[in-house]
Amino acid sequence: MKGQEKNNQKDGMELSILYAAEELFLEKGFNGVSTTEIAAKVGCNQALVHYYYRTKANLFQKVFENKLKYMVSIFEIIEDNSLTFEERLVIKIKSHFDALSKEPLLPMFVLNEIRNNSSTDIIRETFRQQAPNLINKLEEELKIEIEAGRIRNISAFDLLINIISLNIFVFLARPIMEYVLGLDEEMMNKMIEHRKQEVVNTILNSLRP
Amino acid sequence: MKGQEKNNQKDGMELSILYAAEELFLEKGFNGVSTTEIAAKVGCNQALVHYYYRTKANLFQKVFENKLKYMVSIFEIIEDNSLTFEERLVIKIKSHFDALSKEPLLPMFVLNEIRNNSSTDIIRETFRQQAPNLINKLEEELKIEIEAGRIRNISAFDLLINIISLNIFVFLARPIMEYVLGLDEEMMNKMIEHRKQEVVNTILNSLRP
DNA sequence: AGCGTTGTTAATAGACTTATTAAACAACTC
DNA sequence: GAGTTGTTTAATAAGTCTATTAACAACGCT
Repeated sequence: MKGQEKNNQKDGMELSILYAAEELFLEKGFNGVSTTEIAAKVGCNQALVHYYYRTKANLFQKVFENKLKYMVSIFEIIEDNSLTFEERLVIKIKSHFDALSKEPLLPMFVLNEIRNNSSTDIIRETFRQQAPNLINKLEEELKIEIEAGRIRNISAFDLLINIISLNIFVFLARPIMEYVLGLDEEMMNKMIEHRKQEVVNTILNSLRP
Repeated sequence: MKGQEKNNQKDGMELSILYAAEELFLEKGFNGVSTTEIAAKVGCNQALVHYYYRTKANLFQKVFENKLKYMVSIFEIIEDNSLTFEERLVIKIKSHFDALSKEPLLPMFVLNEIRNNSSTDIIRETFRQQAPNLINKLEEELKIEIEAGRIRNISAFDLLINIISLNIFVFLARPIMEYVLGLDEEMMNKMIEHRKQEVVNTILNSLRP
């Protein structure tokens, strides 16, 4: 029992550090956070961070990998073939948007750390595992719709970029908007909900033949 | 004459430092750059950076202010009333896109430094000086078009966000795309040119009633 | 009870940062 | 050519950061 408690504390500590690191890295990026700060957040000694993860870069990599996987996994959606293409598309757009809402700092985090050249291998692999599959599937769907004259001619790549662009931006620009427009939390949430619908409208409209 | 030469060298050095700082900050952000690195890039002693700009934060602020102003100024476009709304809109979209092409690191830089809470006052002021004017003008134009039934109902705010979202994203995601798609410079430029047209198509299509 | 294992801490080495200071230097004035 | 002024450098203080090490604590096992 006590052993278990101890063990829980142990695992708890290792994970506590990871979670604290996650939060801080998401907020301020790799360079903006020190292992000392992580330790302080957890409430443990700074050496402990290194005891479990050896290096800061190592710890960061674990966080980054998780977040990147999540970001990519957002697009893996169960296809329901009883729905029309448009209906499926709306679901995709909305669920992508909702996933971002749950982790609003994620886009900035990933984009920024990519700029910093950190761990480009992970990035490349992760995307290469997912991107082609995603694009090909969408391409097939699009082909049918285009040939049937239900939507205009557009590549899966462009459509995907359009959706991601429109969905991500609100979360990237959120801090600016808060400052500039002086929105409180409630207003901000309303605005975000509004944007979700606007993205759907914009995409659907833009696809008409 | 010699005095002038001396003065030029002086200004030259002061400006050289500013330009070097500009490049480095754009590339790596505030935390990613040291005054030592800036000095190394200029080829001068590190103390000289402090001689001219006292603190790193001070130097950064000068850079940031310039860049922010540029980013906002992008939208100030001469209106040609002999053109239709659609023609004017296309010009706006394209010139915004082209301006970003000239400084592809700018969006990431600004968004990231805003995340870091650095100099939020400058940001707020700069945007507050420009944003309302921009929005109001566009709102008026839109009203006419909407009432005439030439475009669907949309707010100036949403349209602006849509355009900015679509235009900015390629530059934010450029590093990823280079890695993942393995594009060389020429292919990348072609892709970017293609995206410019695609953004125009998407926006115009999305505005149809 | 004592030994080994694991978790945790304090202390610290070593590298790097920002910022300051004092001295060297260059260019020019009178 | 002595002095003035502004520029540049070397040296360094003071601090922070990462990572390591050695000591200590708590427990499990035999």
